[in-house]
Amino acid sequence: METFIRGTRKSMTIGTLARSCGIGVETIRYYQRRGLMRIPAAGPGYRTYTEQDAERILFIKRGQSLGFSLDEIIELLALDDLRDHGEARRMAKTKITMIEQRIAQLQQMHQALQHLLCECEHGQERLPCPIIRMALGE
Amino acid sequence: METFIRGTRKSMTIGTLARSCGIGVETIRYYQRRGLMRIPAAGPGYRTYTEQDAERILFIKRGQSLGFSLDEIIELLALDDLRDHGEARRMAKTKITMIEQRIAQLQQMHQALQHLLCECEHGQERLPCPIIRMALGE
DNA sequence: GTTGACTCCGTACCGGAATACGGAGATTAG
DNA sequence: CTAATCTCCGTATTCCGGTACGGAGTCAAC
Repeated sequence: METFIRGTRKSMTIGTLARSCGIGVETIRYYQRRGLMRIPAAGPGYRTYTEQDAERILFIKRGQSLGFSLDEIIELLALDDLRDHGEARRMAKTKITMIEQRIAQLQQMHQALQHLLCECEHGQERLPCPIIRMALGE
Repeated sequence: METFIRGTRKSMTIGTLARSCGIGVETIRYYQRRGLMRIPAAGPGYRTYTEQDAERILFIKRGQSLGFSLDEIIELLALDDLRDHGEARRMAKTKITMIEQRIAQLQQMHQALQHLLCECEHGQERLPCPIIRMALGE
């Protein structure tokens, strides 16, 4: 079993790349199909990948962790070529607004559930459960 | 066009039921396939639905708005029969915890994005954009 | 009594992000 | 050398909550 240590300049096969990034081989192929990653030129044996490919995967992962979809990450990568800060900022702002809306929505759900739970805990066992009865509105 | 007013005892067809609840006919059929709603006995003509069916749909909608999945709503409906308040409370608590975790996660994403945006706005146009360069970690 | 809207039923498809499967060929470990 | 592992490639499937489609039958309005 070969051990690929990050920072070396050696090239690697898809499996090693996948392991070094903590994702599956199939996921890399999927990113290639989606156009997020290059497909190395086919030579005689297996295709070889470099540190750049690993960096690209980390880019994708961080983008995802910031809430960007794969399509949005494709856009960000395109903006990279254009050095278009303005557009990138606009995308970030849009995403921030969406996150804020989602948080507000979740907080409403949270409050409603807390309320039902509290009602249920102080109610009588014989009565219909308020959590279950939430639908009746009475 | 018949008008179905809520609270009347009259039975209705699936389209009327759908409209009175603000969902699509296909959605009702989908709920039936998923076992969330009964399928009325087939008579000579069209199947007929009652106010109970409308209530069931509202139950489902409210459950969803509280963050329960359709599978969880099926569970809640089963608990209804058993009058199992304890289990319902447990489900509500689990859901509350999940919502709290999701909110915390979103808040992290929010903060990270705000930070990047701020960095980008105070940086120079010529440098690589921090939002785009987030992956490089340097 | 016809026309237009509706219902019934099965099946297929949507998006998003993968994951699984299968068979043939390449490579490596022992 | 041989067996185990890996790669390549295409296609299919997963989960979730629906939505769409098509053809035949039914009902209601005018």
